Order: sequence, then structure tokens, then C-alpha cells
Amino acid sequence: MATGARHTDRREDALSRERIVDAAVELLDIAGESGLTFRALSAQLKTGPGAIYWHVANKSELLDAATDAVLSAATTGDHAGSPAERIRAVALGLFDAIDQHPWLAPQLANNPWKSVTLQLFDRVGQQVQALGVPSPAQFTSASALMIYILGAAGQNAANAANARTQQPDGDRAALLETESAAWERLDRAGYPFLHDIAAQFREHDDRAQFLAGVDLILAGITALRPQG
Amino acid sequence: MATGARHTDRREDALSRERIVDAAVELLDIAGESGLTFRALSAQLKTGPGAIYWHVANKSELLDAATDAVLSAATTGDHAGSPAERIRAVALGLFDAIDQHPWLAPQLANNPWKSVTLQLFDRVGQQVQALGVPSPAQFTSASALMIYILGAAGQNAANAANARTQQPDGDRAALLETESAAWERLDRAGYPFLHDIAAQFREHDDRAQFLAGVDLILAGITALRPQG
DNA sequence: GACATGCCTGGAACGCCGTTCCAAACTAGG
DNA sequence: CCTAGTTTGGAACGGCGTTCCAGGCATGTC
Repeated sequence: MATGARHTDRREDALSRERIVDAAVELLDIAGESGLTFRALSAQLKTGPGAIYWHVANKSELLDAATDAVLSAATTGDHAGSPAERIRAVALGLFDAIDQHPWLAPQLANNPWKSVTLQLFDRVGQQVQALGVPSPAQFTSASALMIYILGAAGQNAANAANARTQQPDGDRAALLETESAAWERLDRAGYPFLHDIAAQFREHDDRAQFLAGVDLILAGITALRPQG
Repeated sequence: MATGARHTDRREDALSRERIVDAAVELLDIAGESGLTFRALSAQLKTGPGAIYWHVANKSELLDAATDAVLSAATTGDHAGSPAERIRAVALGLFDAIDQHPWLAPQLANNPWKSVTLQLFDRVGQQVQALGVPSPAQFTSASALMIYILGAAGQNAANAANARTQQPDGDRAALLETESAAWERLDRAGYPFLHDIAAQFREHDDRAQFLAGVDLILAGITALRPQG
């Protein structure tokens, strides 16, 4: 059997697409998006760049595979509760996944309409339908939810990444304090709103804030629905 | 006067931060994010990379300057109409700017809390206050709007970029047709929602869709407001 | 005019990246 | 054992951001 069933009894430390993707995820989690390098990957797998290219076409495909691996593990959620609760569950699942793996955010934002994204979009859309939204408004509602969810998770990931580069200790409270103080120092005429909410910002919780935004959109969907 | 007032009577073709930033914007518009290179910039300005580094610290600073230049020109909008109308105006201004300069999207998404973003956030927040939203909910409402606006513009830019790489002719209709047909080909059990809205998706207008999402959030803000 | 002083230029070079190439090592079938 | 095919991994290519530095050039002083 020349081609066909490979990898049957090969040596123990043989490379495989799976081992490569796992190592890639590990590198991404540790060192961020710029930490995934074919050379670093080679070093970790104790091989050369050429060997990796035998199993993976290029870096883009590797990133896609890493995204699929992480997200398919994270989005196998439960399917219970009201439509609104299920939408919150999907949203929180994605939010937490991106929180744990910040490199996911640009990956999802830059490739809408990839398989994983479509699955999530469909799950959200199903619940929008279950909410009783009339057909013409379903696309708008589901899109708005999806855009908000991906956008919020993305900005959160960007904040986390920036925080990590500025303060390696990961002291989120200190960063909030710094930014909030900066807002209060802005001139009141030019930035009246930031002045007013600086205190709120200092004490806000990202996850709760995210959920509140989801609820805001859900409220809008319900409000614009006929016979609410 | 050695230091101090420079560039008084230097030669005609002298470099300057402004000329560099203008050339950078031009390159970004023509060739996208990956088209901005210190070598390409050198060639266009008929100089070497080293000369550019005298006026600009690094690529990140150059991108920031390009973002500021384009956005400050695009967001000097009018200040008339109801709060909701003004929010729509700010949103559309940003949407159109990103539509014209797709490289803006990742730039804004990855650097929240930069000066330009703060200005926009404040403008949105002022109108949220004008809508009569009580103080504790103002931050949530303005954040949700901002996240949606940046997220939608970003995904739109990503779509545009993908379309450009896949079909250089920029035939948006063909791309919509392709994607919509792909949705209809998906199995109905796994993707019931995508199946249902494939036709809507084929005919949707990005800009109108974007505005509908803004209105959805505005409706939610109004609905959750006491004594609406 | 000549000269010294520092701003400004631009080409060469460094280390890193993604990617390609290919000789060698290894496995399996005859 | 030999041969054919799969898999490996190190070397090399072009391009990137960035640094370095020898020199050009406008200016202030005689």
C-alpha cells in the first residue's frame, strides 16, 4: 500500500498535522500571533521548516486549522433555555474562547464566512428565528448580534494584548486606573462624555459589560418586532 | 538658529513628516496594508529607508499618523439633527471612511483608546446622553454602539479585501452570488438559518444593513430607558 | 570667500520572516 | 536485499523592519 492508509506503524515521534496544529496553538497562546513562526515551530517539534511544509500548505492554512481546533472544542455548548438565553450562551462561549486565546479575534474578524464562523452565525440565527422575528428582519438581527459579539471579543483581545505588552504583570486593574485617570485629565470641553464616565469605566467588568451589550441588542430586536 | 525653526528655506524636494504620511496613505489605499513598506515608500519618495526613519520612529507610528490624517479629515461632520440622527451620521462617516480606506479597520480595532477613537467615542457618548439614557447605562450604551460600528466596518473591510484578492475585478455582485449559492448548497439540517436567508443575503446592501443594525441598537437603548 | 557645525540624506548591512528546494533517511513491498 | 515511495530537516532565496554611518548641504562665524 503505497499511497492511502499512511501513518500506520511509523516511528513514535513522527510528525502529523495534528501534532503540528497542537504545537501551533501552544505557541500562539504563549507568545501571541507574532510568536507563531515556522522556525519556532520547527524548534519546538525538533525538526526543520521543510518537514512542516509537508503537512501544511502555508501559514494561513495553519492558522485556520488552529482556529478550527480551538473553536470546535469551545463551542460544543448546551442547547437549553429560552432563545435569548441560548444566544447569551453562544456569545459568552465565544467571548471566553477569545479571552483565553486572543489570537482568535483577528483570525475570525478577517475571515468571515469561514466554516466555523458560519456555524456560529447559523446558531445565532436559529435563536433569532425562535424569538419570533419576522423573516425580513432576521438577517439584520442575526448580523447585528454576530458583529457585536465578534467586535466586542476582538476589542477585548486587543486590550488584553496591549496590556500584556505594556505591563507584563497582567495587572488589569492598574491599566484601567491609568486609562480612567487619563480620561479625567482630558479637557472637559473637548471630551465631556469621557469625563463623566471615567469613574464607571474604572470599575467596569468586561464580561458583564459584554453581556449587557448583548442584552441591549436583544432588547432592540424585541422592541422592533411586531406585537412585542 | 541651529535647532528650533527648521525647514525654513531648505531645498524644494525636502522630506517632511507630512510628505511621508501622505505617501504612506497613498500606498495603503493602492496596495492595502501589506503594500506599505519602507522600501516601497523609499522608492516613491526617491530616497532611502534611512531618511524616512529620521522623520518617523517606526512603522507603527507611521500607521498611527496615517490613521490620524485620514480620520481627522473624514470625521469633521455636521452637528445637526436629533441625537439619533447624529449618531447615525457619526456611524456612517466612520463606515464610509473605512470603506474607502480598508486598512483603517484593523488599525482602529487593534488600538482602541487612541486619540482619534476616543474622540469618536466621546461624540457618540454625548448623543447617548442627549437621548436621555440614565447615567449608569450610558457607558454600556455608548460602548455597544462603538463596538458595533467598529466591528461592522471592520468586517466590511475584510470582505472587501477578500473580494479584491479573489476577484480583482471587484465584482461584488458575483461574490455575493457565489457565497449565497454556497449557503443554499449547505445541508438543511446543519444550517437551517443560512438556508432560509440565503436569498436575503444575496440582495442585501452593506450600507443599509449597517444602518439597520445601528437603529436596532438605538431601539434597544430606547426600550431599556425608563419612561421611554 | 573659507571654514566649522550640525541637520538631513540614502545606501549598505543585520537579523528575522515565509517559503522553496533537495539530498538524505527511512519504511514498505517484491 | 533492493527498489520505489514517503517523510525529513537543513540550506538557501527574496523581502521585511530596522540600524548604522559616511557623506551632502544649509547655516553662523570670521
